[in-house]
Amino acid sequence: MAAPRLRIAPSPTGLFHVGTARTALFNWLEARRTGGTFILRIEDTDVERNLTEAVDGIQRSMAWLGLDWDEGPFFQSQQRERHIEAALALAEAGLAYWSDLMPLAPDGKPERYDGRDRDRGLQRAPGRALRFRSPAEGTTTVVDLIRGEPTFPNAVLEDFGLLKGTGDPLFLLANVVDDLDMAITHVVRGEDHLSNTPKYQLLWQAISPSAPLPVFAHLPLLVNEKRQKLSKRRDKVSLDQFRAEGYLPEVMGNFLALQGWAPSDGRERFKIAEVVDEFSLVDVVSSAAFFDTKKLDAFNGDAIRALPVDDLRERVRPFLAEPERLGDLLGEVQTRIVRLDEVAPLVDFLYLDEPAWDDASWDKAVRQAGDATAGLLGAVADGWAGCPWDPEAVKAVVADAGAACGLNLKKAQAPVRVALTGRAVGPPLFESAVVLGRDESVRRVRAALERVPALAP
RNA sequence: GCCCCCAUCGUCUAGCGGCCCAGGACACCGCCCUUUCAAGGCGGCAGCACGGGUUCGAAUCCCGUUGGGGGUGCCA
Repeated sequence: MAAPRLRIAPSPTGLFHVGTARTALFNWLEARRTGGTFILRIEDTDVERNLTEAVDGIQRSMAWLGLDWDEGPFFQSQQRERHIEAALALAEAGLAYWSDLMPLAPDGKPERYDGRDRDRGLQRAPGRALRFRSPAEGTTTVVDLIRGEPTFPNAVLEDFGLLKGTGDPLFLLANVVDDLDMAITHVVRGEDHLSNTPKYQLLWQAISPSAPLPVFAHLPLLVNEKRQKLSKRRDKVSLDQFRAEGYLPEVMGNFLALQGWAPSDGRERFKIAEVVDEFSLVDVVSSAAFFDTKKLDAFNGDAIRALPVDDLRERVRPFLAEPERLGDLLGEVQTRIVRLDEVAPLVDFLYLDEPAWDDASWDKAVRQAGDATAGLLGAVADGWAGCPWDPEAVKAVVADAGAACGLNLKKAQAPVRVALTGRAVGPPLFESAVVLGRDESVRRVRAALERVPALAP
């Protein structure tokens, strides 16, 4: 048997989203496993909705995930004449016919087409669409690797459009003609296309009776928490957005692969290249999957923690100016982030002239330290001014100053932390102080001293 | 309305007639560790939608019910 030929055929009508990415991934996995060919085809037949930025987005996201294609990108719009030619041949053969626009229903939408022009023998004319003449009897069976053999009564298939009244090719026509021309052998796409498939097959056979039909694999839909098909409008689904938030591409690929498929040994953490050999469309599950980013977050956090610190420093560069400035603190930050974009807010105090002050944190810390606050901060500032500048020494100063005031380390560090960072939570305090520098640390502690409320009489 | 698909812990899944009074991961809860917050270690909670069959035996096969989803465009 000849090597399989598969394609991902996104339409450039918006951001490249996770559902498309998962479909692309499964096509890619199958192509790579079988030594087949993976093709990128941009389905831009609807010129009004076409966005050139989206074409870039598709390629950018595919490249980010590491899904390399062997042929393309091809642009469906460039095959326009081929599509029209195929459609007119069908009209010529009586397999398609011209029809007028359907009247509007009371709700303002066009009524469902009822086949009224089937036998009127209308000629081609501006404003007239070409429709496929679906068989009135019999059934059409789809051979699907995931779903078995769903069978559709032909009688329920509407006479779907091939050419618009403007003469422009419609989806099914362009889709089938291109798949035929590209000798596609496996159509792997979302389950939302399953109902279109009998029409696809009928059209395919009408255009090219001798060409063997492709094998289908309709992937389970990716759904939101309400279990509806993911929507670009209502759900967070853009790959660009995930990348901008600091998800690692290898984690994204890993997680996407898990939506509907799993290695047989139960392994969950892997790179997509590692599972090529064991992937199989037949093993893909058939029920929809909720795209739950909680688990994605967990995977991403784990992957970040597994990174060598120097590697992390480079990954963080697009999210933080001068990551070198963090020094050893980056290793501490590493266990505290789930996404790369969380680094900057965590260490903002290193970049600001004055820490972003949180009154609630300060008030609470002062309340805990009580009357000892001023004495504590004063002792810390004095101690830091003269101690060795390393985390242990810095810590010892705070511990001793606290002990002198009757405060344990836990309570003593709180006001110092707010003084340096403006907040009650953050990376380890003493390491942070060392990176901040002796002079600036002492300055901030003294500045905080000014804020300590006067003792009540 | 009609057609089609789907149904295992809250979520993603393993399971493809006996190995399962159902395994893993995430989430959640508890304990330990601890300079905040994390991370880490240990432990725990939690599921085969329902009803009929078939079979010595069913989460696994069949039928039905219920529930969910998709399609039904001169969108893709």
